[in-house]
Amino acid sequence: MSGMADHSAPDLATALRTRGLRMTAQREQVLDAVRRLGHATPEQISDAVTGVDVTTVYRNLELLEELGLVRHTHLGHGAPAYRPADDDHVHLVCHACGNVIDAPPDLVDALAGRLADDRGFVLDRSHFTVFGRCRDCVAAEQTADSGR
Amino acid sequence: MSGMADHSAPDLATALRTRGLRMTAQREQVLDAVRRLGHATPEQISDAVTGVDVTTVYRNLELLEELGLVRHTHLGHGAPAYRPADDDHVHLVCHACGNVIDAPPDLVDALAGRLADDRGFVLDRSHFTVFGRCRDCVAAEQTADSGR
DNA sequence: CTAACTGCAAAAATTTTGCATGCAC
DNA sequence: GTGCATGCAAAATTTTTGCAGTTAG
Repeated sequence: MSGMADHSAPDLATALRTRGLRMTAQREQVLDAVRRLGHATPEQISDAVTGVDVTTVYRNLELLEELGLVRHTHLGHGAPAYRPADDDHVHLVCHACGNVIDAPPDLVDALAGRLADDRGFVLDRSHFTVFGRCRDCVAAEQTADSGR
Repeated sequence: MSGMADHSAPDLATALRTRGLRMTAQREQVLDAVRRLGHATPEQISDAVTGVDVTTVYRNLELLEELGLVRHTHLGHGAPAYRPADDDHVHLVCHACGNVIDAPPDLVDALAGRLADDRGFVLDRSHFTVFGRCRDCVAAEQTADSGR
């Protein structure tokens, strides 16, 4: 069957070849895992792939980011979250329940415009994360408060 | 002289006493360091204080945050940046030069309003950081590009 | 006095580095 | 065959945990 070929890694092979680098099963697996998980820490990605050393996961995440195929954000704590580069949205992280909510990228357009106009600062959407409390957790807190 | 008393730690003593905790020189030093540095990682704070063990720095940063005297943000990488709770502004981090620019908190008001209206999500300003490129670095990049 | 706090040592967790073998091209 | 990549071991970080001595209240 030749039909099942490169379905999950469209331009990986090309990107690698352009730089004289090699296509390996590990690289394909890491990229697949990032795409499948949406956003994940190196450790989570390492758990999601089989037979790939953690070291290789780190090295390939770095490489894939250089190739422009994945991006990373900080969703809290220490571990960076890697995500597919073409997955264009921003993140809302709830401090209370820990949930990560995806939001449309145009949410930051106004802010980006203001920063650009006022300060010449070019906002990086792909790295954009907002912390706060989600509706459910706010509601839960208010219920608790009123009970005091 | 009694006039030089608690000039740098206004409500630390009170906050501690309320909880039955103790005022120590180390706690005062850690809080002072956070206020003096503006925003700093545990390691930087540890370097800034004298005769305080790193372990104690970590423990006290956690405590001071519980007491509401300091806050932390993520300015990139892994290490959290601790800052005075009353120092109310948001951060712009340049990926190119690494500079951290302080910006007025009202910068996020529009975004906060929209998130609240649309999703009931309450944004935490004190934890707010924007990544991108500062004016100087954008200019430098464009000069480089045009030279190609 | 009493128990909270600290410092030191050690453990845990996370990321990086070196090097010999393996494999893509 | 050539040299880029991987895996494994070891080192370097960064943060946490345990415990006995110290000290604020």
